[in-house]
Amino acid sequence: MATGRTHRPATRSRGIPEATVARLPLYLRALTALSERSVPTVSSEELAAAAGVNSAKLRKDFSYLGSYGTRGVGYDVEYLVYQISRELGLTQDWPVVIVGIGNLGAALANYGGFASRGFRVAALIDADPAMAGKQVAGISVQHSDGLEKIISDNGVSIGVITTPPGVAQQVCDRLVAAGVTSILNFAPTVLTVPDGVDVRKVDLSIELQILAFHEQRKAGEAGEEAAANESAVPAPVGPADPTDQGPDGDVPAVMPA
Amino acid sequence: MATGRTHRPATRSRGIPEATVARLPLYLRALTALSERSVPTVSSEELAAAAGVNSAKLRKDFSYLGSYGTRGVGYDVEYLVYQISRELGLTQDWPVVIVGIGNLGAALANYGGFASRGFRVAALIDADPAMAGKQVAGISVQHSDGLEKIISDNGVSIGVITTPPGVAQQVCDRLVAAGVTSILNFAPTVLTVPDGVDVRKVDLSIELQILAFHEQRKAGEAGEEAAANESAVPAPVGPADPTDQGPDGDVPAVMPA
DNA sequence: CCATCTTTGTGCACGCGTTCACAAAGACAT
DNA sequence: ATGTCTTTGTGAACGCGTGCACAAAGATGG
Repeated sequence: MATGRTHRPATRSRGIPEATVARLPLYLRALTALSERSVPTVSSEELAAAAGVNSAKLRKDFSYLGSYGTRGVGYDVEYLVYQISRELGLTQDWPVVIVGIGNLGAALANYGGFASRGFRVAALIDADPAMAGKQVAGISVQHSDGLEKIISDNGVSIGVITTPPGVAQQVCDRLVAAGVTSILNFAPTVLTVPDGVDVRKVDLSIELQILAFHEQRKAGEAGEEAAANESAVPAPVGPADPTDQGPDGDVPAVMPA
Repeated sequence: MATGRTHRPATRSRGIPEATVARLPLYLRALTALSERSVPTVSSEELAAAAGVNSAKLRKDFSYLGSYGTRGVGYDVEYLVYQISRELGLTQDWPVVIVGIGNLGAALANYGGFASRGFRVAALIDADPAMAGKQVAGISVQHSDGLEKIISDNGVSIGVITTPPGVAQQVCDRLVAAGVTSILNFAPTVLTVPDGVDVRKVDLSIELQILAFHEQRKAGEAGEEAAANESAVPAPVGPADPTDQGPDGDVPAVMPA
């Protein structure tokens, strides 16, 4: 694979677009399935179909990684699995901590996709003393007092936050202070982090609301009126009327710190 | 699918860009918090900070909804909450079914963000007969035999799939056939649906892999090598080596270099 | 009523991502 | 070897999203 003898390949034009990075796991999953069926090669068309994307997009994505295909044939499945795994950093072990062992935290701890692909649940952490020592997914839950030590002892750089929103920021701060530089946030809160720390958020409520928007749009196209009474709305600018202080709070529940 | 000819004009709705729609729930959350503190008005700068976005972006987003602000003053919180809620379709009740009551499904059923904001868990459905009748989050789990009836009886248009990946597509097919037109998919699978059906996917494994990529990048810039042996890789084109067979659909696949 | 000050709403430019369309590259048959 | 056929890799065009910068709008004070 003569891609030019770059003696310092570390920073070699890693211009892999973010959008491409986000799709690599998708390709990897499809390729892994093919690999298990011992399929030796796959064309961009087939793989794109399996991954649910456009074949041109897939080829362009792969072009950022290098020329790993063979014209007239396709891509070697095993080789591509390796290349993508390496590019994503999955050939090494990533210890991960999950903070907040409620329903969601427990679900993640049990999630198979976690354990595979180089991710290892190094610790489950919860602020509730009653949780400490409990076994979840075969791992003993530890109290959050020892968070810093757990992080440094295990060399953890990725943290998953599944706490109630009220404490998410302080948990985040502690994680970052302890050395975590990547955070996957499930709490419905905007996290503020220093430069150099990556945060990705997964927000179930937001996803649902986006679906609702499109759903309403579909319904509106069919029964095109119904929502015509825009006059029956609150005054555009007026005194804040706290009478309708609905229980609209998004917050699931407050939690013991 | 991919008939190609039917070029979908993306967001035909009200001209509201998809990117804006995805941020509206974020604004709504911040506004709700302000509303609970009885804050009457808020400037684009303040609200943007609370939502973690650029203020210019926020103003442009709102401009798609209409001119709801007052120059020199800002936005009326209550009024904006209403407008965004209406735009997102949250002023109506959305019955939702969750299919697959494993750890994750149970977590979602208990998730507070579900119940609020107009979403109502109409039913919990599982294929395991042993689950039927069990109470989860105060709701009795029903067997998947009655899926179609449940959907139509409750007028459900939004379905959440938290099943194992192997059955996700068939569950999806049944949901769609029964009348569901929006699906939130947590299973690590690419779902194929007819036109007119929206699918959003939440994939924990993918999020982690994206984080790992950036984490590796950071580490590479600091440690500046370690990934130097590009020669010790499998042959570019060779026989499929099925020595690394994994149980689940997620295999580590390749050994560390 | 006028001046000043604050904040919105938006025209514009730029960069990223997507898609098309095709030349180049290689496999394969003759 | 040569021609044909398949499939990759990519140049180029296009559209969307983002951020800047500023004029317009309205509030506020004298």
